[in-house]
Amino acid sequence: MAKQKRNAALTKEKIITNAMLLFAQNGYDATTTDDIAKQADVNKAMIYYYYKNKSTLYAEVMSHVLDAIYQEIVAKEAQNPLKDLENFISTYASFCHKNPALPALLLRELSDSGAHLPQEMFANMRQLFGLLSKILAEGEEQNIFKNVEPMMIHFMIVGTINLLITTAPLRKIASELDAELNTCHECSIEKITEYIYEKIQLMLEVQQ
Amino acid sequence: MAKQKRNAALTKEKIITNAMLLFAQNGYDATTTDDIAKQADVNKAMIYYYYKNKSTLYAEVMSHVLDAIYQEIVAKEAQNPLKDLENFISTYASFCHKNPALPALLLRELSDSGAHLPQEMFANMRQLFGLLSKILAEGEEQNIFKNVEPMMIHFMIVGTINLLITTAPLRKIASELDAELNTCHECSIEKITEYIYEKIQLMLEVQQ
Amino acid sequence: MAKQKRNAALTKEKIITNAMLLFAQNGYDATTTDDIAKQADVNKAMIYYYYKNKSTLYAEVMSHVLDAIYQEIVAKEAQNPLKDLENFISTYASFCHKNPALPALLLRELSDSGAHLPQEMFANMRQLFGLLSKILAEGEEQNIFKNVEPMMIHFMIVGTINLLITTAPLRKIASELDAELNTCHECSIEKITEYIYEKIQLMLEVQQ
Amino acid sequence: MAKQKRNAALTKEKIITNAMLLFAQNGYDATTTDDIAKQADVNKAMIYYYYKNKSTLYAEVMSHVLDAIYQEIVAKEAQNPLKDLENFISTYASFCHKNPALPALLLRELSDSGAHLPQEMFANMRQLFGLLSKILAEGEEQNIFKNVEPMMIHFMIVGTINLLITTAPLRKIASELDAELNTCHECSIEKITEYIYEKIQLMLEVQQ
DNA sequence: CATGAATGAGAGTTCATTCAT
DNA sequence: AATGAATGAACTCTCATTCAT
Repeated sequence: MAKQKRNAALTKEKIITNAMLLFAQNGYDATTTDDIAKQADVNKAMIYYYYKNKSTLYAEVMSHVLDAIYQEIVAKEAQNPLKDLENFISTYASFCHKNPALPALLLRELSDSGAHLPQEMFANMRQLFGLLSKILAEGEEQNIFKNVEPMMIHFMIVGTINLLITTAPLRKIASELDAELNTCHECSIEKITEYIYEKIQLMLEVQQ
Repeated sequence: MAKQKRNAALTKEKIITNAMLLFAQNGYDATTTDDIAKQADVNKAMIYYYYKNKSTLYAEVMSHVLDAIYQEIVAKEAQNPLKDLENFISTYASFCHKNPALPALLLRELSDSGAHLPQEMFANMRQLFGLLSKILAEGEEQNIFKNVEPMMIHFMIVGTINLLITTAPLRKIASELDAELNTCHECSIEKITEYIYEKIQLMLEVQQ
Repeated sequence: MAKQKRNAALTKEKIITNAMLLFAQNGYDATTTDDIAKQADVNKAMIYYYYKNKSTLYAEVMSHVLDAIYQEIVAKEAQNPLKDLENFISTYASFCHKNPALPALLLRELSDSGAHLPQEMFANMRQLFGLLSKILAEGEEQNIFKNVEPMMIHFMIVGTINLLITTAPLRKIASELDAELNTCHECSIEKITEYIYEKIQLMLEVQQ
Repeated sequence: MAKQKRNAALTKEKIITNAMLLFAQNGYDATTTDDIAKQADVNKAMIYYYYKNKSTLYAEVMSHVLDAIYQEIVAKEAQNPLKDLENFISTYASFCHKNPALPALLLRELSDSGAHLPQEMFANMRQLFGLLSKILAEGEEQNIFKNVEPMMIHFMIVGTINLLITTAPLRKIASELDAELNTCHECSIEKITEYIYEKIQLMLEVQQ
């Protein structure tokens, strides 16, 4: 089947999809526009036809993903703080599991103090945090959660999930090097989700 | 006072110190050897006189810092799991607070699945995790800690601390943009340490 | 006439032609990619667009020329050892005379024991020697040539021609410095060819 | 035994000896002053203490060797053209065999039209050629040699010897690759000398 | 829309050479 | 005489970006 020609929507999407993949795998700097073009099977100049430049493309990639995860979590909201908390954790975890590129990108972005963090992406992050904040605040009002510091709880959840996903290969190697070391390298995403949810409940002193 | 000349130790140290600073601020790729030379007020060729190449320099920078933190924690060990846990958390936190470059570097390193992680640095990381693992294992044996999954606990501690430090400027901005949002931007390092320690205790079901 | 733009074939050729010139004049190391770009009136990056790197370019240059000479000799083959020998000598000599860059490159390449000799070029050299070998073997079988040591005959022919061509300017100067010295600096290529052919016949004890 | 210190003569000699070795092995450009210093086990700055710069050192190396060979040939002169010719060939060949660095250097030097050929070295070369010229001229006068073109005879002798020596490793490989190919890779230096002498006699129509 | 060719500004690294001790 | 440290200019190669078709 001959390669389809002159299909704007398709080309644009191929670029963004493959850009996400590569940015996540290799980071912003180590991903070249040549790489993206090759991976997307698209002419390099097309990237500049559809996106102003590399950093704009990057910003769109990120925004795209962060918004998707936000929508997914919101869609399942139930107006019950505990259930919403569980939903937040499990949806976030499973999304990251399905898109292992995301955690790497987020960590990378957060790790340079937002020096290059695009406005739009920053807004998406705040939106996600705002969501958890709201859930926690409601739970506190209803006396279900105690002593809540939302930012820290947020990082305990998303930071831990992100790190577990990005470090998966490293943890495997570490276990092979030292059998004594329990790096949770065989933990399934379900187990991780469950464990975190349980621990967060303990932290927030939820009565069973 | 005239600039001192021909002082090997000083030159070497200026290179490593300033390299650490820039790597942390801008990441590995975005830090050029020219930047390092300029920042260290040293001839660029000197970097190659003392260090094989850029990535070797990077590895030395990282190893240097990770080992320092490990030593500091070990020095204060007390053979009491609970105290050792507290010591681990507070020493790690205060070290990162004093060296705000470290968390950024660690997150960055972990965020690319160790693609460029130098052997030596990986060993340093395992060493640090091994330390916490040991503390947790002892606490479990003595029935002080319950239901321990060391890797996750490790990430909950260091991941959270790292993120809180690297995101400090971002959280400040976020708070300014939306006063409703509690981003813990005024939390002191002591408060952070205390909160985490308390929450980890709850998670591990330590009896007060 | 305005400078023509965007002509791939032309650009590629300008690079290879000028590279050959400079490599021959100054050797591999002393020829910089900047030199080549400037000489070829081409952007330096184009060299890397068309050729993987400097040494690949070098290999292509050499292979290119060696193959050309081989083809030229083969084209005139006559299945008569003596005529083929004469053809070998005269074609080689006139080719070198037309491409004075070649002998310098060959001598240079042979002078470092093939340390950097690219595979492809080595193959081209063997091919050329194989051709002479075959001619000599046939002549020996037919009892036209006596006491043949092909490698030495080969070097007596091509070595002498190469040296005469590369040293032309030096021999001129030497003659000017010392009129007594007969450096053959006025010898034409025809004379050289003829003299060598005659001497090689004597060496091989060809009956007139 | 501790390394001897402050011995000017020794240091100077170590530099020149090892420089010759490396220049021959890797050529002028590919030999760094660092390499020379390391190989000679001498501080790099010493090279500049004793020799103005790299190219001066190179010139001295070459001159040194060329003069040695000239002296050796002259010492054995017999005032008999045929014997002197044999002596020229065999002394040159055995000298090159003992100093395999020399042919590489000579070929390299001759291959760039003397672009970088130092005056002194050029004089040494002329001296050597002058010697053979004289022998041939005498032989011609005495009607022992016929139809002499000294420059060509010179190149047939030294060119062939030089090439045979520098290409020794290549010829071995070529033979391994293609057993049919007779590259004279097992020819001893004596055989080479004898063969060349015999062929040159034939060329000059010497009566047995 | 799409493409291959072209560009210019650097990046990392090397190296001959010199300086201070 | 000898040394380690320092320098500056170059060199190879890369890459985001643009142009001509």
